[in-house]
Amino acid sequence: MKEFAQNIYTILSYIEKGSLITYGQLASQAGYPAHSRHVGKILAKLPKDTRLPWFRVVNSQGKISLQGDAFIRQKTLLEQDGITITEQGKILKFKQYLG
DNA sequence: CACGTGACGTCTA
DNA sequence: TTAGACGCCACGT
Repeated sequence: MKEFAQNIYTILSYIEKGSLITYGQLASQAGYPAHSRHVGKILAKLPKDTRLPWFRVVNSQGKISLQGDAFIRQKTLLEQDGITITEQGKILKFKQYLG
């Protein structure tokens, strides 16, 4: 399971500005397609000063899964990437940012 | 060992 | 399109 986390970090480091990935895609690309739920747990353990673009990870519906303050932080960071998000956390033109 | 939980995903009505 | 039911699985209690 440690390797799973490492793969997550590696894959995440390759996500460029203006690009997004879902929890499921991360899990699959890391070699564990059934562990989508664990991606969130792993990301939650990242130090708040990490340089990894954790905010470019959203759910398969193209919406932010975080709540409260965390939601605001992710929304703000994504907007700095030039991505538009609704008050509901819905990412406009979501699919165009995948890949 | 059983049970609840969670930054999720897919299927169905 | 949306909401609810299920499936999934490492982890803490």
